[in-house]
Amino acid sequence: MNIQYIILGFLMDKSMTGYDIRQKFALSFSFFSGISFGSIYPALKSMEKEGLITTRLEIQREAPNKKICTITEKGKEAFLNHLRAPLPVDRYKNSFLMRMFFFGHLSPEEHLDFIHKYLDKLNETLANLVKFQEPIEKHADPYQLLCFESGKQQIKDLIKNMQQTAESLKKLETKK
Amino acid sequence: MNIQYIILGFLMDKSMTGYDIRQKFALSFSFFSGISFGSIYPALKSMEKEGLITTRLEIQREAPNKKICTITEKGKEAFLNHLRAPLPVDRYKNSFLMRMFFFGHLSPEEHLDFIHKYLDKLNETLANLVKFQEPIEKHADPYQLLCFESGKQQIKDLIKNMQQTAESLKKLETKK
DNA sequence: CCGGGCATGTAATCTGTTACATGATTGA
DNA sequence: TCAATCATGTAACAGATTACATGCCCGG
Repeated sequence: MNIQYIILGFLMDKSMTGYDIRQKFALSFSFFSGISFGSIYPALKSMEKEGLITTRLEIQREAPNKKICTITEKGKEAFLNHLRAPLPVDRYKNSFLMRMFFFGHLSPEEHLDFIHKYLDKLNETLANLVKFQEPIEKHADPYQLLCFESGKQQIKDLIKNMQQTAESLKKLETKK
Repeated sequence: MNIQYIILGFLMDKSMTGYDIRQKFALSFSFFSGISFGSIYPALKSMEKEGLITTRLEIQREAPNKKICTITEKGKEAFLNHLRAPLPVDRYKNSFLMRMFFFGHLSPEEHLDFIHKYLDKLNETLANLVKFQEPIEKHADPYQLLCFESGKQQIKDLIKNMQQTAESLKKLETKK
């Protein structure tokens, strides 16, 4: 699911500017993927060229002008087609595990330092997610809420997993 | 951790050809990331140019010639430096959750179909992992084994999570 | 005789990032 | 006065993918 279809998905509900889209992205998709203006604006440009969206300029006196993007019938069709396409195979990238694969080259102190820092990061991610609990419960649709709950569970499971891994690491090091 | 450092990590243990590297990658890193010849060979080329590896041609009569890559002192240093660098922030990409975010546009039948197919894929991934249990227990170092166990646990947790999500979805649909 | 494994490599393309450029308003 | 927010956009680069090109050996 590349950013084009996510943008189309957002535009299904209401027309937005590139700026709005980035905000929406940060609020509801930052768990899955990052996105920056450098990819949003070129994407919007090519989508307009392909007739998936239309744009309308709104002149503002006290702020920069806005370019409001609206999805077309062709865009809706493209979005729904994509939504029904088979899911790709996911890779479960985990930067800590990839490091641990090579832990044979580092010292026990470094090992524990790494996993503790990773656990800190995970706890931070969870704390950030929890902050969104209220606004999501109020504004998201049931599927989006379910998405959020499942994502939260994933982080919780990963934290538990990493705590167990930390224990195993400690045992490994003292045994030697 | 881009592919360059993973390759250097492999070469820390023994010299290898690009072909060997792809095999090793498929066996021990396919869980985290994919890789193809189209990225391995150019990477090796640029690594040689930077002096991180040296190559030696081995002529074979009955098979294509091999280009054996060996890590240099400079390469070892670069690898160890990278290994100690701070971990990046992970995104927990999950193609099913990203789809579910837009389930408001699909029918209940389609919802259940998607999650069942995703669960099938996860079970397949787990079954594939389990196949590697024996060879890994025999040949991997303790950290790599821990890596494997943690990855397996991640899939198991995700399966449970998705089963619960499937239940929640069913309840949602019947309530209406 | 055909597919798969062995073995290396290039070219075109995709998808996205970072850094830069512009410029006004608002609040601490 | 300085940073942040609003708002759009370009240019250079990074990192990887897919498809293509080559060619031999082996087993069913």
